[in-house]
Amino acid sequence: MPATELEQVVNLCKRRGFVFPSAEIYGGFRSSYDYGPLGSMMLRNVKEAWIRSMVQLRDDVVLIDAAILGPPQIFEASGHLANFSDPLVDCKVCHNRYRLDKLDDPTTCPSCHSKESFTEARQFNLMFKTQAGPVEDAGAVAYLRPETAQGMFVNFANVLQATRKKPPFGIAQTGKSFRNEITPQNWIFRTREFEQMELEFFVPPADAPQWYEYWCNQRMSWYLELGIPADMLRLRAHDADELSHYSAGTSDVEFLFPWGFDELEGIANRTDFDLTQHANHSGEKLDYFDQATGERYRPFVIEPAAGVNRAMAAFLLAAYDEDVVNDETRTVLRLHPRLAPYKVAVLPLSKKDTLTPLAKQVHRMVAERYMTDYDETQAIGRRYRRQDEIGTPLCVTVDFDSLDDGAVTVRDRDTTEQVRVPIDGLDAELSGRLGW
RNA sequence: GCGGGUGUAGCUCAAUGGUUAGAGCUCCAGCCUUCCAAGCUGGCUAUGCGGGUUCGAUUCCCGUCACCCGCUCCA
Repeated sequence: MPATELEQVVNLCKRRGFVFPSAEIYGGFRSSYDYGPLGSMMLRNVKEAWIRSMVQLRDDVVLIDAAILGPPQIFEASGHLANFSDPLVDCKVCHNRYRLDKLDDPTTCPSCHSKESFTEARQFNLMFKTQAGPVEDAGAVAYLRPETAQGMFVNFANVLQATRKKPPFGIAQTGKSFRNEITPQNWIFRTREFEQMELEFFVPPADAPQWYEYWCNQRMSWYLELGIPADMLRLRAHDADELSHYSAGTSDVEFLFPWGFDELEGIANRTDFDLTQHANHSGEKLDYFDQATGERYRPFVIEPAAGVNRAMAAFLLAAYDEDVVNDETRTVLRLHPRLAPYKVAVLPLSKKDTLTPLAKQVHRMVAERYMTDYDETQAIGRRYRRQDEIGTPLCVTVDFDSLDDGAVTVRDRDTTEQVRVPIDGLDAELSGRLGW
């Protein structure tokens, strides 16, 4: 059986140091992955591209980094302790599984119609519970956050005070979240420990629908600009019965994974649900007083919530390509330069002592501005292919002529074409080609 | 968690109830080599883990772990 596209990407990622199964030398640990030298850089690039788009290029969004551990009160208020606990039953006859609270008739299996064939209901609480401090008692209970969002809501008043922002404005955050998923699956797509990129955008209630539209469009553009082909991306509005307990409207940005369209990001109109819950539970006033109009109101929240790891998987799958160069199949990751782990590789044509000093000098120069690889082993063609396979957009080759003419060759990943440029002009050449 | 499938070097695959588990590619070292996976020499590396049957298990059986598919859930 030929390897599926997913398997090819998973293999490449393992082989070249993007993603390793966690705790592999101990037989692995379910639903955990470690990001290797290249993967950790790419993961960082995904987050940086998001922060650039959501925070840096705007004047109405600020960044925070909230605690992962939190007290039970936060998650009682958010509804996670109540809603993230599902009673599940299995049919002993046909082995299908159901949420007990969603069955019309809790004694009859909807698929095989067996009576009284269900197992005892088991609770699946998706919250990771732990204890803070050395003493195991009720006062020490803490939870790992199941989403970064609550960090923005509980800091709403702090940020308002510290930054003097007024609605419409947003608080953004990237960071790890934890959900004790019943079924982690699909490589890094669904794991119990994962990383999110979330924006909570606070707006006057009346403006919520138009901001919801705005962020749906904005977020679709982000993926398209970073290289996801339009025919592999879609925006899907949730049906009414699909909506979360907090949502007045949700659309998913979906990517065409090998197993079908699946969610990269959810954009939800959370209304004032969260601020109201936290205001009620904490006793704090979590609303906004508009000096200009003299109005006091509780903002609505538009939340684009994206998964870093699944975005990375999507970018890798979309970038994976095989083409033919000189009658040889070439594997190439056509990653957007902002996402590529290395932007540039500096390659001396041969390992001769005479070339090394100049090549290292060029490497140091380029590395000042870009994450840059340096490789002098084996044939130059082989090294080009290695860089193609890890998505490095540009290679700079130092050859024997360089010693005399002070020029180097810049080679393009996608076309394999080369141009000769003076080292003096290298910075401008790279900058022009990379786009920044 | 339940049901189904899978598990041999980094990768792709082979073989076998019995001598030292083979090969290609990759990787590493050296020689050679002046721009797209060249060649030569050498080298590292595997039966997921544990138990059972057996004189002997990678092979048969049981358990376990991990991955894939489905149920379910979501970023």
